[in-house]
Amino acid sequence: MGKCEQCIIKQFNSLKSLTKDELVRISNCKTSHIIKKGTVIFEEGDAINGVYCVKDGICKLSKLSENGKDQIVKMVVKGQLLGQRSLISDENSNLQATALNDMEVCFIPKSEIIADLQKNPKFSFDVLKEMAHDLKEADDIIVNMAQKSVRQRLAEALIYIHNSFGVNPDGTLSVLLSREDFANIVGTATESAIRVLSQFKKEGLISTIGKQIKIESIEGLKRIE
Amino acid sequence: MGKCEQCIIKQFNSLKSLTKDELVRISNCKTSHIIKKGTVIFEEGDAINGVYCVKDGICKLSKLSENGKDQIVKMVVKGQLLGQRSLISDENSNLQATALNDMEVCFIPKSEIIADLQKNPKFSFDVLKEMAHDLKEADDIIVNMAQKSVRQRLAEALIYIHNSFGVNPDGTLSVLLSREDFANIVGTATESAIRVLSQFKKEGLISTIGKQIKIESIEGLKRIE
DNA sequence: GTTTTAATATGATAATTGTCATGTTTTCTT
DNA sequence: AAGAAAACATGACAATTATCATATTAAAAC
Repeated sequence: MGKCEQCIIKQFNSLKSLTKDELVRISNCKTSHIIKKGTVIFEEGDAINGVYCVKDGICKLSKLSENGKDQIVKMVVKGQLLGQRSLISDENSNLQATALNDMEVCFIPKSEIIADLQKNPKFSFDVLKEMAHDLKEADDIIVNMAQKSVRQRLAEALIYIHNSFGVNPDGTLSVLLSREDFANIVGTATESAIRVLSQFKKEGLISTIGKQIKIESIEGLKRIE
Repeated sequence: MGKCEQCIIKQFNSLKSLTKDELVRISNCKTSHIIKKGTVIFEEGDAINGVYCVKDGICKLSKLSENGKDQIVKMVVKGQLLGQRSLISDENSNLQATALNDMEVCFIPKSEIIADLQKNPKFSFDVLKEMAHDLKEADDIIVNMAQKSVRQRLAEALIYIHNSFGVNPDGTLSVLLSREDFANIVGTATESAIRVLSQFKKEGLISTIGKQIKIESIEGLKRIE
């Protein structure tokens, strides 16, 4: 099994602020996992006894409602940590995590991480920075939900996914999402998301290859009002 | 001017985790301010060079859109800190803060707080907990915006304000908000908020004394679907 | 390779919410 | 106290979005 000290992934998250000794200790108690696409990593209400460091793949954090919809609140990709918030508040999860493709993760038990958070100020300040960033993004989503149309929100979601998660060699978005996922990101009905994507296609703003989406004009999407 | 060491307000926020020495140092460089109702404390884009500790009063954190609406993202009351997020991310504010009634605040310069954050792990862990809580609340708002009707959201907002900020002796909500503020919390048009409040009144769920609102049936509001 | 199932697509219609107009009440100003 | 301004209220209508029905296509199972 790989060692945390040598793992390149940690460069991308707050684990980089741990000392070598701390990393060795964590390395000894972490467990590696392969998670298949579609697997629910944890559900709303679950007690999460640690954090996941995502080495590969991507997952969605969402919340289910009674009527069967689930709103996607955030996507967590390679390099990021999963489960930080619940860990820190010492509460059960308020969200569900589901793998969007095959993932490779390391699970670090709560006890180890909490000890470091309370002793290593550089580490906790780093986690704090990540959380502050997440909070800003969440605030922006709230404002968008309140002030923008489905059309605008979907255009912005496409740009966000394009910029944050990148594209395949053929230019299609590297994160493959169902139309339902798009609807759940934007906070609309699946049919509405499909309809708007069809419009974008007609207008030449995007093109599709199967369910893959390729952005043809970022500028065009940005101009949508 | 009052001294931080003796200030009771700090019991309610993360400043309680500072040592006596740290508090004395902060006390020497803080400044006290009286802020009149309606005053904009800081605007979107402003660099905030510190945090405000709210000793009395309440303010709203909101974001303006081009069309003149501003979505309220959070309300900050007596005992809480204001401006933490921007301070930590070292970015200009993404939100505007406006006093909802007369306020009394202490301003603590950035340099002092940052030093403590990086040296006192107990303090930074405490700030982390507050931020984790804020993030959870933000996630919940996103989900509500996506999955619930204006009617439901307004009912929940009333319950939230009732439970979090309390009531006057006559039972009316202690935080006096305009109908426009309610609309901006819920993320709807002012007229829609007014209409729904009128319905609630007809249904006997609330009563009004001028613009003051009194909840007559929390259970009734909770039952709204 | 065919059947079955799930995902995508689109039309028709209903429900929700926003916008504009206008009137009333309250609050502020002088 | 009178006038002006702001906030509140409500009706009429328009725009947006959701829901239901029903194809069509793609993926999965056998």
